[in-house]
Amino acid sequence: MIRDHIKHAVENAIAAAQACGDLPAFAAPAVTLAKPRPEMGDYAASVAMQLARVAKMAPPAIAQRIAKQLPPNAAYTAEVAAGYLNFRLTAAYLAGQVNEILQAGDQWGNTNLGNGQNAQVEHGSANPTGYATIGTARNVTVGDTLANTLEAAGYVVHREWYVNDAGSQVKKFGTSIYARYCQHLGKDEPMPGGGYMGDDVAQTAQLIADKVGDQYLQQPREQAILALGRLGIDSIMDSIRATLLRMNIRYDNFFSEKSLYTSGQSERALALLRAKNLLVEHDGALWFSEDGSPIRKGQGKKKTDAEYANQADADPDADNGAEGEADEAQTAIQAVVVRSAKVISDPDERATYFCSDIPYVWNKVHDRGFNPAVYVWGEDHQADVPRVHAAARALGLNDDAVKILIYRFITLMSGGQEVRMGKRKGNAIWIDDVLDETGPDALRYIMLSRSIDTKIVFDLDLLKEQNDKNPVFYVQYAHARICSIERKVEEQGQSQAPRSKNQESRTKNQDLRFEHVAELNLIRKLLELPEIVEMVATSLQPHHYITYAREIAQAFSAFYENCRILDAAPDVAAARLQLAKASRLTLAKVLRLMGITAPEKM
RNA sequence: GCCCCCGUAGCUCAAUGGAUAGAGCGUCGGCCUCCGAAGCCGCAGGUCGCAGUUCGAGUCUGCGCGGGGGCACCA
Repeated sequence: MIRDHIKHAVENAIAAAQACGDLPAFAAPAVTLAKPRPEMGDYAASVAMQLARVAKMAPPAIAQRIAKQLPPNAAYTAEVAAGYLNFRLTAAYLAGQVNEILQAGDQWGNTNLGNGQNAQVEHGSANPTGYATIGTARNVTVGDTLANTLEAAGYVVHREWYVNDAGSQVKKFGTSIYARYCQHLGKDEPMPGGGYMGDDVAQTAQLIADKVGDQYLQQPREQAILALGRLGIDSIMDSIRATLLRMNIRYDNFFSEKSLYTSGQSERALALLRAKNLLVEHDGALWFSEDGSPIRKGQGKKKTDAEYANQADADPDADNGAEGEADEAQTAIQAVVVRSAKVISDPDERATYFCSDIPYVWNKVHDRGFNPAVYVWGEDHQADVPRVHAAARALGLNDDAVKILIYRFITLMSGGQEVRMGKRKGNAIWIDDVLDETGPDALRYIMLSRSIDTKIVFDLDLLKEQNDKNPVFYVQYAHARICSIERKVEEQGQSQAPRSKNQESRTKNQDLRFEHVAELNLIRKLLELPEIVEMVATSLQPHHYITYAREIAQAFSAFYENCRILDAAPDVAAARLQLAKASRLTLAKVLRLMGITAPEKM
């Protein structure tokens, strides 16, 4: 990447300036390059300003002395401007890069950031108690895009869905399935309190009844509930898989939570914590205490606002028994229950989420060696983030390998009101229904179009209208337009005298020339692709692609408006055609990273 | 009470601590005898407040104000 090349050149120049006494000795900071305004150049180093204090010199003077040590380079020119060190890529370099892009083909934009390291993106992982909802759509789109990105950035990527299929969960869901199953077969059976009221569960029960008949009516109730619960989960997972396939999303593995217990991984991980005295018994339950300290009364228990107010009034210092504890509290997590008293007395009961999180993080980071192990979680799990990190540290794992992303929920607007979804309440919106309306491309684009820290408002009444002007079409249109031009050129070439193979390859290898500013700006924009891939791979913020994709389309439009291809002089036309192809490749790549199709016609 | 996220143009959102804060939608005005007008060009319009750190703050820190989420032996 030319950016890294320039960066190293600057670092070397600083060292050289120090060596020859132009700059005093100091520990040089890491050089970073920014994208300045176009008039200023293509890259800008502000290192001279950062060094002003340690070097005890004015920034422009420092910049001058660094610039003096830069070896001449055909790819760029350097210039000092008010303390900045600006770099401008030369026209010859830019022109040469068009062929580089074309030669890289599908690989264009890939980098070696990951160096073959194993990475995992665990995403989706919604409870298998209903069809995939629009909330899951954000999760999987972000996760899948990040997985694509890490792959492009040189990681070996594993895509996983974590199936919450352990303990009482199955039972509760199974009871709902059982009731619907009975009802469908004409037997009276009330839905359980707090059961899953949605159509999806009823449909799933029908599906099962149609497949297996009424055999479970004869079985003892408890037994039937367990069996139907498992069949229900299988059926729901099939449906989720089918839905995600429509969104162009596939997984390498569906990881069963239950397997953590049947395989003994849970016991093994807990034994590690026990050996370090980090598991504490209190009130009949088993707690994880990061520093091994005893559990204090009231810890881990949610209090009402009234209780907080009361406590503050009655005894303002109650929680500050020891001085210095306040500092500790900022870094240490609250103690967390690993196994409830209920679970300990009844092994059939479901463990807490956190109980599974411990062996799961061990399995990911230690057993399978993922680095990073990316988790994509909804904001309802934010409190679990420090816990999993604490568990990882307690297990002696590399905490930095654990990357947990929290995205904000999607809220629905319906009739001018915001609605909070809930599967159990049966007011969820299924991905399949939205897909029928928008198609996968527009849906994925919407899901990626905002930073994960920003909520997405989905207006069901405006969905159709919003869809027609979805910006995804702007990007796809640019791609289709290039394809159209290429088809035209093809036709033209066929109607004229056919070119010999020699001529063809000479066109390909000769130096392309570009003079128009729109051409050069377009090439500049295309060359950002590997930088963007690395930015997404390191920030784990896929919405950067949205901005970039639009910028490419914009730069191409400017080129398209100003630089005609079909009726230009032969050598100009040939060069522009190559640039158009490079643009098409870049657009297609960005779209592919986002999991969006690049249509040849619209 | 404590923790996390957000507050940028009329609306929805961008902006690795860098120079003059950008798009889309909406408004208004232009552009098809010319490779696809799902396009292009132009006008108008903005960093919640107060301190601080920094050569430089929309971005970092503190305190306010406003909105969302969390602090379960639920999932």
